[in-house]
Amino acid sequence: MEIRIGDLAKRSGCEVVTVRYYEKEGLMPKPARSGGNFRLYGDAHIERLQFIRHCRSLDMTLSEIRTLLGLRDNPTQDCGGINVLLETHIQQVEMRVAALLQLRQHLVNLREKCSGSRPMEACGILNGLSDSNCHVARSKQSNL
Amino acid sequence: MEIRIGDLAKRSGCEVVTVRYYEKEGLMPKPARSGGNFRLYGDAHIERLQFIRHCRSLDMTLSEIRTLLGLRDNPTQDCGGINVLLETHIQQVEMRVAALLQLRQHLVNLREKCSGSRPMEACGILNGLSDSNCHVARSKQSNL
DNA sequence: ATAGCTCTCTATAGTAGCTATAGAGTCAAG
DNA sequence: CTTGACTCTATAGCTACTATAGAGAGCTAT
Repeated sequence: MEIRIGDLAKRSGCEVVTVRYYEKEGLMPKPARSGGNFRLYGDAHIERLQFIRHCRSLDMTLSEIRTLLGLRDNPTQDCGGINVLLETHIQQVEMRVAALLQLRQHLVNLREKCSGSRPMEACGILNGLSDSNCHVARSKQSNL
Repeated sequence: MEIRIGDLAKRSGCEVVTVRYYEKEGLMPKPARSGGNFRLYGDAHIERLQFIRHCRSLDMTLSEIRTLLGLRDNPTQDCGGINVLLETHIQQVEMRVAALLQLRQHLVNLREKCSGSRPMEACGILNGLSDSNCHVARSKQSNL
């Protein structure tokens, strides 16, 4: 049961180019090739790509996924590392939510400053944006 | 009162390279030059850069900021366009928050699946990630 | 004047995770 | 035998910067 890259992509809900990209990045192993130099994939490839895509749908970075795949390929150890990775990831997501909610509040405050159609010079929003004293506090890398 | 790029950057809380980048992108006008070919800035530049940085701190894209600057430089019309832009931006932020909260729930569910230190094959998290039936629903471009 | 130091200049490449394009080859059906 | 769908490689583009190299400007201390 050997399928080509288009089928593999379809079954995993991603683009053909993305599969090749994962191969280049070392997340997917180099597959066998047909006589005409087409990539040929089997069940293990399908499962692995679905694993990757599922991790991506959980917004993990390729680097995190690489780590998970490494742990998975190396099943002698215990799985404490996986718990740590997931816990860290959850915390990052929660921090991002908090930052976005703060941001939303700033934007809503700004929106209140102009009700509608005034001449440009009187627009409270523009003036609010010009006001250099009301910058949003941000850490070094915002991670919104 | 003419300052050089380092001072300008310091006053606006960004890097020197970022100022040059904004110039290349057409957000900042090309400034006058000194005899030694150094960029020289005045008050208008300072105000404009602070405006840009404030918008960035509100997570607006450079493209959105370009639009705002265009509206600002063209003060004959009324300011309805600014309201629309801001409203759209707030909605994008709210969608992102919603998506992240969903994502967080998925991650927390996954975390429940493995309490601690089992051998790798039994790790509920890895098995949960392999399960292709539990992908997170995502629109075309996730915008997390 | 010369050394040392900080600031500035241009140009280029790298970051993440793809997406898009060009130009060529493969393969099955009509 | 040609059409069409699929695949191949290689390269450039996207966002908003960051990092690097190598050279010049301008000030202070000797």
